[in-house]
Amino acid sequence: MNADGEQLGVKSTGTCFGLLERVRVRGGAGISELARDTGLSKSAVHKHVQTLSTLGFLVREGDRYHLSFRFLAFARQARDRLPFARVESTVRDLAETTDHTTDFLVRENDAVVCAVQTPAGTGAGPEHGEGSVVPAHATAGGKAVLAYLDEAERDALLERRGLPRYTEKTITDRARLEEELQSVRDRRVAFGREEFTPGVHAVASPVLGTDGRPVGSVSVVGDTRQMSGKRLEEDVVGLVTSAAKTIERAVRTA
Amino acid sequence: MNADGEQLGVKSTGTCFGLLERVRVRGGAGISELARDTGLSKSAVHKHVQTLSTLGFLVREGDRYHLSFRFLAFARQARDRLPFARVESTVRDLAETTDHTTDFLVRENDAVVCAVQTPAGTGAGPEHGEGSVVPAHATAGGKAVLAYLDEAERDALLERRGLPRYTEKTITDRARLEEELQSVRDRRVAFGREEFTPGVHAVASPVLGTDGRPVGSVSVVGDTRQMSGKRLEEDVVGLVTSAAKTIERAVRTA
DNA sequence: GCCGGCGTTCACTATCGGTGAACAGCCTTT
DNA sequence: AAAGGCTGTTCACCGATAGTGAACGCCGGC
Repeated sequence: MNADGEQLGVKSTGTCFGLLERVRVRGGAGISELARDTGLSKSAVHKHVQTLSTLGFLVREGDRYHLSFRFLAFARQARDRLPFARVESTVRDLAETTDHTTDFLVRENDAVVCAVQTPAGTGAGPEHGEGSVVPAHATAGGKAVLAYLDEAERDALLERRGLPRYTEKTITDRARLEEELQSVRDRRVAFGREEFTPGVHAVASPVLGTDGRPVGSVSVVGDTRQMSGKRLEEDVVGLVTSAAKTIERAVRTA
Repeated sequence: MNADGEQLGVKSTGTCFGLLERVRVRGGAGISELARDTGLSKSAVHKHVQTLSTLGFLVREGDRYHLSFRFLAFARQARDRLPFARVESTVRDLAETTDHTTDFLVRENDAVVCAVQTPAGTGAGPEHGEGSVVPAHATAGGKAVLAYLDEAERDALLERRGLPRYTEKTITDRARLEEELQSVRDRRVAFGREEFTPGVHAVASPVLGTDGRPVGSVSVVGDTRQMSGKRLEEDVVGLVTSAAKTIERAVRTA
């Protein structure tokens, strides 16, 4: 059974991507393993995996299956929707000048996804990594996006995702979240204060499209010590908003 | 109907990835468009696309659907099977010293897929790009892999893919191909001479695993003028085989 | 030599993927 | 304005099929 009890139009597509996802997080898996993970019968898993193999999206190696390099083509296409070279270099610069892990998140329907991540040399922060879905209510980058959605879209996203608690500082109250988002709009900056990962602070600034709707956000993350102190914080805020503006220009002209 | 008349275990997975593939090559598509492309009914496409959207792998923008950044996560996982940093830097170096587009192909079951591609500054060669399936019998990199497969595996791959003709120089005869592969084994180098794209030559060298089976190949491509002449060709051959050896070491120790 | 794990195969059946027709909205055309 | 053509969307229907569970052959380790 799928984790989320949503009604899907095409059920087998759900199980198919469920399997792919399991293979991904395990970094390769066998048939029985997947059957246990998903609750499907071995024969069903076998059939799916075989299909995905002949289609060329899973690769068999011995009795383990891995994700194919063909997904690189899909990833490229996703990237091509952004002026990727500019975005990446801007993010990289920001990471270098701040010496912190830097992300560019994009909004996708009712989710926020990490599109670019440049880990800093030193900081081995908690990296979900590119392509992962980020909790909007519990991260700086997520809140930066959320704040600039119109109410209908925000409702849709939050209803879809809920307000799950990750730490004791996670905002799980909708009204409280709205307050926070108002302050984000006031300053055009969002802060993350251990709401997702203990010991991790973050600063983010939104990237808005020509229509004023949020395309995504730029965020810098670091551990609590590094990302506190008035001066430092204000410096980082300036750098982040500046980078966001740069990307905003690039996105709008593209 | 799917292009290939193969029997798939899970049919709807086939149509699902067929749709994703169409979205990819078009760089975004609408429902009716996809229905025409695939021959399915609009309602069927609608259902599939809706499913993929709620799963988060397609993103709706207006009435067009695009591939999600979530595929980056799958791509990352695929890459993690290689010592990626080493492989990429080696390929990049080779591209810079030769000033030609350079590829690293990997074998996957019965296909050869482009895993890394570094385009040279000048040469805007015919780049399928990372993640694309490469015809094994018609490219230097493909032949480098093919030559080191054992007969059963080679048979499987060639039967699966056939020997389609791309140019007048494409090798479409199995016996002729075997001769060529023998010469590849003799020199540990494969050449591509406009067998896939007119005006394009290439040089490739295999990367073998500890078991002697081919992991993939390194190849340098360029236009006919650049990639001819004894001296140049021999120089490139040396550089390519050297790079392949470097990657081979990296792969084996990983 | 046995047990417990694996991947594979097979018939069977309820489920569901796909169809085609009808609908509503939004353009451009007349 | 009205008509036509294009979208995306919905619905009831039916046959194909995704998933089950049991049986099989295989391999490695106690």
